[in-house]
Amino acid sequence: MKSAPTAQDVAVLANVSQSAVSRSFTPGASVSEKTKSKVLLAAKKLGYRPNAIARSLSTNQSRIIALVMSYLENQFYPLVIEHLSQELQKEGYRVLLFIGQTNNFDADAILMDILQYQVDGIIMASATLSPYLAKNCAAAGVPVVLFNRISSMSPTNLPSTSSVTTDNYNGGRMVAKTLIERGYQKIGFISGLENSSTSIQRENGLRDSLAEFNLEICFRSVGNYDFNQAKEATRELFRTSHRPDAIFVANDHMAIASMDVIREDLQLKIPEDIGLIGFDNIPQANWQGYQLTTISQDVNQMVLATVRVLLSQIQNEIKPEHIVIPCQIIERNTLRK
Amino acid sequence: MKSAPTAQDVAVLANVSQSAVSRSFTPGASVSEKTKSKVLLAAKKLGYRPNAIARSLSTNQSRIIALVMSYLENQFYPLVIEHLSQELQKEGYRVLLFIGQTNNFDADAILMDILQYQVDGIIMASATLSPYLAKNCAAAGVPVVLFNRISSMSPTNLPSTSSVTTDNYNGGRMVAKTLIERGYQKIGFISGLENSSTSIQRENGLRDSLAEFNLEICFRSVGNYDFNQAKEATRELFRTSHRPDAIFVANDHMAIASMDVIREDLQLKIPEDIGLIGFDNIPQANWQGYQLTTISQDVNQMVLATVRVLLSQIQNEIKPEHIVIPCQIIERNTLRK
DNA sequence: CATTTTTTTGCATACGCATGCAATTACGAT
DNA sequence: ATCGTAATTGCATGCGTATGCAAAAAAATG
Repeated sequence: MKSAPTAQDVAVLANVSQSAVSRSFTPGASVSEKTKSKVLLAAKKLGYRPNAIARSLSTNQSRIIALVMSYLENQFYPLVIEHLSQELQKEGYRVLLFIGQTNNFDADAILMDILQYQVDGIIMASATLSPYLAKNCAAAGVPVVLFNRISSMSPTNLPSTSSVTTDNYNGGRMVAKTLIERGYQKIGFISGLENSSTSIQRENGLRDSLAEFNLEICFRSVGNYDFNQAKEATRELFRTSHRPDAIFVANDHMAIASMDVIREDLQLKIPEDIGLIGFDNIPQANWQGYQLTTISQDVNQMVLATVRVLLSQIQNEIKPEHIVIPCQIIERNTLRK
Repeated sequence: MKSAPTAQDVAVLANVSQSAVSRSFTPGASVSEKTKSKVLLAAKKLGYRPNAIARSLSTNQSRIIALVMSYLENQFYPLVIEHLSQELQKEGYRVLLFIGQTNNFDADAILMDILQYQVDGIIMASATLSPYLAKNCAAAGVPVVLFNRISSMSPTNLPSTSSVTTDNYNGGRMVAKTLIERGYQKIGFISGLENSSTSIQRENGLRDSLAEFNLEICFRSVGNYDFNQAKEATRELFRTSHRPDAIFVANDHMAIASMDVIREDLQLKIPEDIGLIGFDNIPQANWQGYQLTTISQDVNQMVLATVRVLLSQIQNEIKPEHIVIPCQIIERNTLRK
């Protein structure tokens, strides 16, 4: 195991300076075609590839983006990872992945770790950014984009961290509108994590829109975006004497858990006995076993926006942006027509 | 945006040398408690954290592991990512994630990129290692572990790349044994990627075991581990005049696609009209809508073994290991009793 | 207290590449 | 052929940390 060849080794073989080698591997640098080809030839002979670590140290740019996530069991996230990773790769960035332990883990510890790696940017698709961390990142000049969550801190919507979100509030309104159209009256809601902006906004949209029809959320329980907790939350919803005639579940992952409970434990028919609607439009919502009516999040657009915002923050020192992507209802078979 | 404080800055503030600072952050280094606490205090004041990039350059160890994957739509992989990531984090390693475009993408290009980042090791959970790349990694002294695939090259099982796999062959045999026990006779197989070791071994196990009962695989089509292709493969299996009475689908992800087609398009009952068995035991196999009988892969054990093998290769220069993890059948409702 | 042994410290340098600057070369115009 | 400008090249240095080595300090020993 001899160590990898360095630019110096190539320089010697090609009979040029180390600078020439470096420039030959730097797009747009000042090198003649002649020396460049000499260098490239020598490099190929030695199997030389620039050392990205050394380059990072020198340029102060790692071309690494940190991606913070958790709970990949919800299929929405793997989709995000896949898209984000590919888009970032296209732009010449690599993804350093951090998975949190639980749905609401201590991001601070992880973030401090991340910063040591001199990442060029951070995408947080899980957990939010504590004020402390936000300061830290800002101080280090590392831009952060929140993916489908917003920083909860500033009530006045002060210049906080950038974010890309689905229009969760309007999604919630769509749900309300659709449920009412279909004649549902006794509407239940199963929330995600109580302090997550997604769950809160979806619920607010639902509540506000219902209110305009003089309706309200009659039943409510907490699923914390977790499959098993969602099952329990569903049972809880049916333990009262009154029953909902439709349930809005804060995401598809939980909605599927709900469906399992409703059909199996409760022996009720969907949509005949009870209507159900989710949020996300994960692939499984389209499986024949479920055919879940839901609000779709446009992962593709969200990812593109995220990458665009992040890169622009990296390049220029721009003020935070807040992108909101529209969503739409996907009709399947869990609401009566 | 002033740049981050360096060890030098801390040294000045603490009135010690830069070496002292470095040593204060290196476990087991020679520093007195007194200076160490002085340094740590100063570091806290300045918000100093060691620069991992610089450290990597100096130590020639990045503490980064590359993880190569693709097609996260198969829920098995997100599970693997989650477990691997957490285990590696425990060991003080970070995960650099590379996602390939398709199920059978060009790993070589990606690998060359990876090597530039001086990763300490590589886990390939998708695509195999071309001989060319294997040489390259070996030359660079970067250990590679194949996750649930084996290098197809050496017929004599020469010292190739390390691997951790499920006992796919025996899994295939279990399937055969179970199907025969239940009285199935006309057995079909839907393969994954034709050149993947997993699919091949599972099929071999099935075939060999059937042969011992004077049976053979009567029907066969190719699903390439893809959801939609699996659907088509299923239809293909039923286009002949003879029909299988049971199908072994090379993984759960495809098996679920099969179930959708069988029930919806073909209007057949499972398991009454046809038996079905998958492989992996992904969470969805346990959803009420499917209740898929399958062979479980022990993700946890596989991940632990992978990390163990990889770390041992990183530390010592050990010869390749080939770990095979046993699997077991998980009975649900897609085979008749 | 002198001397040996051990621990701690700082100095100097290396890691591999990028880049400002000055020197050199190539090229075009007169 | 001569000069001026532009393109190319090499030199030298910096990025932030780790570490071998020798000097210094502290501890242990007689």
